[in-house]
Amino acid sequence: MLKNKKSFKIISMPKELSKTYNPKEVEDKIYQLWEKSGYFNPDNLPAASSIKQQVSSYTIVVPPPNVTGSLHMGHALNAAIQDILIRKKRMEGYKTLWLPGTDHAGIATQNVVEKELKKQNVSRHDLGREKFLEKVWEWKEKYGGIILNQFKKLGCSMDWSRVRFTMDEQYQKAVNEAFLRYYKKGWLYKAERVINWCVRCQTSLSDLELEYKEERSKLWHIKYPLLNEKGFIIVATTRPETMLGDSAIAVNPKDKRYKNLIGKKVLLPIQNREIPIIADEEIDMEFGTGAVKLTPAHDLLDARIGEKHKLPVYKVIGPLGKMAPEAGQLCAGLKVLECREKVMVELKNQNLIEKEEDYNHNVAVCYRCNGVIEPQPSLQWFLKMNELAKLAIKAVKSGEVKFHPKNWEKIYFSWLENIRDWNVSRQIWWGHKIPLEGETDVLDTWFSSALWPFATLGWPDKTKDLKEFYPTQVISTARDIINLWVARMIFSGLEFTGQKPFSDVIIHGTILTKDGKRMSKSLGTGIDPMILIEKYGADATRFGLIWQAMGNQDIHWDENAVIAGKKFANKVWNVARFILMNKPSQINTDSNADTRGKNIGENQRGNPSKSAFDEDKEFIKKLNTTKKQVSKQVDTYEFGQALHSLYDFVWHEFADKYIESSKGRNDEEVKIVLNNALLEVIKMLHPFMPHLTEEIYQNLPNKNKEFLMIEKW
RNA sequence: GCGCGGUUAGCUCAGUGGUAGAGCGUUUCAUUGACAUUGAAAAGGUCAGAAGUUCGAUCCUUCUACCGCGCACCA
Repeated sequence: MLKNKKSFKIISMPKELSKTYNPKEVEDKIYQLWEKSGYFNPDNLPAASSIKQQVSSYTIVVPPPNVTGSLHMGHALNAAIQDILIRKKRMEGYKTLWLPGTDHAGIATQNVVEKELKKQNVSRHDLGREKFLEKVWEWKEKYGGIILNQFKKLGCSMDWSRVRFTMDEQYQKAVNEAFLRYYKKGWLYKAERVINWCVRCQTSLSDLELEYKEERSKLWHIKYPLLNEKGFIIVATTRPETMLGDSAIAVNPKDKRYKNLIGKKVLLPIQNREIPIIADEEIDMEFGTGAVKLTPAHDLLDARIGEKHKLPVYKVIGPLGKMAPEAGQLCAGLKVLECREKVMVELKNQNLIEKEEDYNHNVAVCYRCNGVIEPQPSLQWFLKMNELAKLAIKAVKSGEVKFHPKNWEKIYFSWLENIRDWNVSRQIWWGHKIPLEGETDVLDTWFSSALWPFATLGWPDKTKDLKEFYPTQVISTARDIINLWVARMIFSGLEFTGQKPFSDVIIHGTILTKDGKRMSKSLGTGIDPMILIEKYGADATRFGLIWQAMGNQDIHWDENAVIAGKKFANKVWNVARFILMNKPSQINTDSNADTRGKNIGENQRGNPSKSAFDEDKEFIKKLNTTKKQVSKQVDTYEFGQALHSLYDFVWHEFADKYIESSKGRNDEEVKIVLNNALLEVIKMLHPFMPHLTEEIYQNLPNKNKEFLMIEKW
């Protein structure tokens, strides 16, 4: 083989490039070179002289994945997006920080460790709080870093010297400080309220931590006998068992059907309690019979109306999801559904069921365990939201913080404008303990992640990092945590630092299966990005993700895009190989030169003709247009479009047209153009496909910089 | 119930007020020196449906249908 190639061998080339691009041989090696270089750390980057001091840093804090997690497609897409921004800005001369880290993820992690223990038939209560927490820390040390290593496999240029964890000592300090500052302002208070209680996790949850699941159920119409007169008032309910805790019947004051009943009393069946019929405007006349049973202890609306009318509260369901003593002898101790059956039997016996109809409704479930939510009164910590919500609304209304795409602002505003005080205490063990004496509760995990952009940089201390890298520029995430996380970061940042935590919020699309269904591990519809990397390489995987990331729409995942990425990587590789290994002058000594020359015109052998110069000019123009376009598209967060532009140019303009026609030429000009274009192309492509382009750069005979990573954009 | 997004080639998706585009797939042809992970070409679309604005609508407006999602006080 070598013999055949002898005449083409170029002495100046340090080594031969393989015929095809082989990511496995390249990616880990290149990543190690980058890491060793120290350039992921902005302290080691030369400050750009051309850029003014106040904008010279560019920071993204990574949305900290849960320590329970392993990388899924959403993480991979988000990481690719952030790495593109970071790498481009680094090449543009900014002191670029991409700060990595993980979230302790209170309930999620506690549940995982509890499950582990259950295999050995041990509960957390068997161990006790202290021992259990030791176990969680052990678990975190063992598995918590997996996802960070997966980021490395993707090629993420994160500053590993600044890894943070939401339970680090410094971070705990930040959380305590935040709590105390809110407390001193009088915004944190303790109160007994009806909250969302997860029976399985044994903790309260905020309104945002609920999901809704459709349930096929019945709507039962139950007769409540009027007191001291004949007749009934009929109420419709999906939860007959809660009648044991009823303290009134409510109707709309405008409802003619019930006008003459308002103020009268009924005898609550089974409990034989006298309860009033009251009027409240919040009652929907259209629904059911227009008359509602009120159970102030176990329903949020009922609780509100109950408070208004000063109704007594009967706690008939206990925290374990079993009927409490107040439910009465008949049902106390039963599970909720057992109680429901018992109540139904009893009501049938008393002939108090008017009818039942099929009814589908949504029931609230826990976002961590899918368990049943039982609203119930509980003593909890709440954070007043009025002022904070105002801050957050103003920041976006004024344009200080921008959403991309903009329409996600609606979701943000609609939540903040109708906000209720935030229940921030959780009755679990894994988390930040509430400061103050005698507290056993911990804080909502989102309370601490709300501080992420500044707590990771050293707040509340006045650190050099905080000064240099805060406010950050961009936060990139999926839509499901706009309010859970993004909104809370915005008001926390404004409240504690007086500055917005970031300027731009990128909401990328969700990756779905090809049929448009949710990717989920348990359904077996998920795809492991690590398998894609193994099969096609990290650059091809990134290509596949970004190729499909058009207009922030949801992505119907198609693995063909990754295959296209692998082919493209090879194409780019071979463009480089052609330019670096087979100089046009040498090729042209070959006798085929005549026929090649014919492809591009009459007069293009030997010296460049006029038309060849025109061709160069035209090509250079297209190159410059592409440069501008790609740069603009990345700056406006149109990542998919940017990659398509690049792909088109590289493959169809550079390779198919210019390189093909260059084969018939033997002038200095064409060599210069080819070499320059190659350098420009790998620069532009570097943020998207960093390993491939860096490997090519490392093979350039004369490079300006140690790494393409720090080349000038 | 309110709101948001989508509907363009067989599949996944771009796009524009004036002959409709890409990747993959399909068909035909080509090719010993960058690359078969290739090149040249072809077939394939009433741009969901209807009405309106306009000289002209796939694009703007309204309505309808279907799909997806969010929110709600889903008794």
